[in-house]
Amino acid sequence: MRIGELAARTGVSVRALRYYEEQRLLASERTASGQRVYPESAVERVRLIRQLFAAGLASKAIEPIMPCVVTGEVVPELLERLRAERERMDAKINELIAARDKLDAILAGADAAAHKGRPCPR
Amino acid sequence: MRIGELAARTGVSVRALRYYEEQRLLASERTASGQRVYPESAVERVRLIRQLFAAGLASKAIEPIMPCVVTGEVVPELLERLRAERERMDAKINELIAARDKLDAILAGADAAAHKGRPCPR
DNA sequence: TGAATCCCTGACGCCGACGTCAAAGGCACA
DNA sequence: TGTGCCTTTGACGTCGGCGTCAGGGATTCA
Repeated sequence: MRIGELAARTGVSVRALRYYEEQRLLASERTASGQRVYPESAVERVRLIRQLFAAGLASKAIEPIMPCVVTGEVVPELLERLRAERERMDAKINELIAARDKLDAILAGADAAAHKGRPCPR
Repeated sequence: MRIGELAARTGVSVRALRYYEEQRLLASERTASGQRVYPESAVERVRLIRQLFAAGLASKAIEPIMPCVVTGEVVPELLERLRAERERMDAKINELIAARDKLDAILAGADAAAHKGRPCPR
């Protein structure tokens, strides 16, 4: 498929897809005239990229793992980095949970105050 | 205390603290000569700011809730936004967990491949 | 064969959370 | 009174993940 279809099927902009290629996260074949052509598997690939971005990974962190995702093969040094990233994600999750609980506490306090009908001062 | 000490005690840069003030997340008194002076409570305040930043809140989202955190008072409209932010955080947490699990799967596959002694091709 | 729609590269713009530098003035201790 | 560090404002720089525009070719359908 061509880039427009891939964009439509993934919900990612054409510009973003080209950017992913620039960052070597996503490869493409080219027609004789230079247009990008993607296999079906690209859809899944893009979803994975988005998911890793959402997890806070930078493209530079994603790039080296991509060839390995495909084959399931990896060098030990890379394995280290992956585990490190995993740790970062775990930490981030805990951070988020703590922050959410804090927000809950604020909400609880606000609810209590709201019942007394007092507005928020500025 | 002055800005340098607050920075040291919170692990946040002086520049960042001034930025927080610019964004009206953090207030300060001034000496006659114009130097910033903070109360003890500023330490906690900065920690809260950092925590909310870490949770993905933007300074514009944090600013309006700050006076309310102090007094525990809030207007209903704001309450809406807070709840919306809470939802966003929950979603983000789930995203992160999913991404972590995906990474775990990749790691598992990599481990298996590593046992066969195959390197990661480039 | 034309018209609409797609696609290409290259380049500049944007935004948020600061980093960094410049030029100047304070503060503490000798 | 010097000297060495702290602080001030102001302004420009950075970085990542794109958006957006310009100026051109490719595809497709009638």
